[in-house]
Amino acid sequence: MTSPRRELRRRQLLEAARDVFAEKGYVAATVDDVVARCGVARGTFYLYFDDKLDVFGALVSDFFARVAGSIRSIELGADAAPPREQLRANLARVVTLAMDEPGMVKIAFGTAFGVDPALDERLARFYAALSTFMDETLQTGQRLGLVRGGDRRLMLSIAIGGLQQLLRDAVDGHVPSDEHALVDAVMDFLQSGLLAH
Amino acid sequence: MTSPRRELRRRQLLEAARDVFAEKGYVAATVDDVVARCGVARGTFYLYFDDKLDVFGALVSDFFARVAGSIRSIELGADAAPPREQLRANLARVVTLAMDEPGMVKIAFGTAFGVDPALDERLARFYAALSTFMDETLQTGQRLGLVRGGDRRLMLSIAIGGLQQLLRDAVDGHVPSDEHALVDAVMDFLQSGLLAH
DNA sequence: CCCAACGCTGACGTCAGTGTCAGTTGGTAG
DNA sequence: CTACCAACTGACACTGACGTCAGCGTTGGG
Repeated sequence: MTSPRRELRRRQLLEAARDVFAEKGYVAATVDDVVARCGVARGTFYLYFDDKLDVFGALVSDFFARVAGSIRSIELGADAAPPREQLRANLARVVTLAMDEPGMVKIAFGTAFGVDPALDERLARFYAALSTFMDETLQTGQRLGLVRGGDRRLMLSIAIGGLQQLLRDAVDGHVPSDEHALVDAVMDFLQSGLLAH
Repeated sequence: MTSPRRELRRRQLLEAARDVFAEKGYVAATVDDVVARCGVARGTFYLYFDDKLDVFGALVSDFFARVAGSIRSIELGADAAPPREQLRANLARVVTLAMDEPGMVKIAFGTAFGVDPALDERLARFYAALSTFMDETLQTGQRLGLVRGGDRRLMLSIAIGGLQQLLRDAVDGHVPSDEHALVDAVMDFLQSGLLAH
């Protein structure tokens, strides 16, 4: 039974940690930085988390879960929206989430891998689950002639990587970050690739 | 005037460091790990590098330079190979390099960002230079009708990210790592995207 | 009003990893 | 044989981030 008080403090610490990690990266960030930003004493931190890796893992896992949660499976009923619109809506949700949480994009897509073997494993499992789900969707798409032929895992890897990089670049300001433009760019790429015909 | 002796030792240390970083990630890796793998005393390390970040930076910068160096600009002369073949050859070189250096793929594409602000800056400059070069190539391609219209920065971001993720996944074994298949997959994606027409 | 439970504090001891440097080794030239 | 020097060694002193815990306020139910 976590009291509302506890829950609030926990959230404050998570937000402070997110900002510190986004700013200094995992290595340079210290627990002292986090508690300082939170205006709280060192010991308090350890009432809520085991250590630096624990908060980091909580942040990243939570964000990945939110990303995964923003993806709805594509309905094929006669009264459902066209699959392409459902795909676009999924993309739009992910992009919106990312633009709402620029710090988490930096952390989860930029810093999270290679920090700790155990965390890597957890993230790999997330990724595998998401990948399997999308693979099935793609398979259906191929059966219905909506998705071109080819090795689905390779296609997925490229598509997911492309989206990730686009979001990273948008957050870093390397690229304009208008949500609609980003979604369009991805849709166009999925639709036509890069080369003319 | 670096003696061949010195140069050799330096290379040994770099290789040891690469293996350690690939295995344990940046955070968990220690200078002791590196010298142990190299069969050399602690002090020796500091005759060649300032500290852990210095070797890391040397490894990553060198790898990025090799990647950039494996990309040739696309010639348009009447006696040159078709642009698409030149593009494929560039891709093939990058893929070959990546498969020859799986450890460096993990490090450079997985761990390198967010480790240190100064290093991030250096990498960002690399990325920007490469991106600008490719942007010009793409612009020419658009003028010649070989590349479809659209915001080049966005297209590039997606394409580069897609390739990176594919290489990461290939190295991690999430995806078959046959070089030819990987090159084909990317070419198909650039050619046709993901969706059927 | 009381006090028990809860949340919080921050100084403190610990320790893993760091970087140094006085001393050793081994190859080479005179 | 000796003198030299570049390369190497590894014990040592040091650092700073870590996690703890005994004690201090605060809050709210009785």
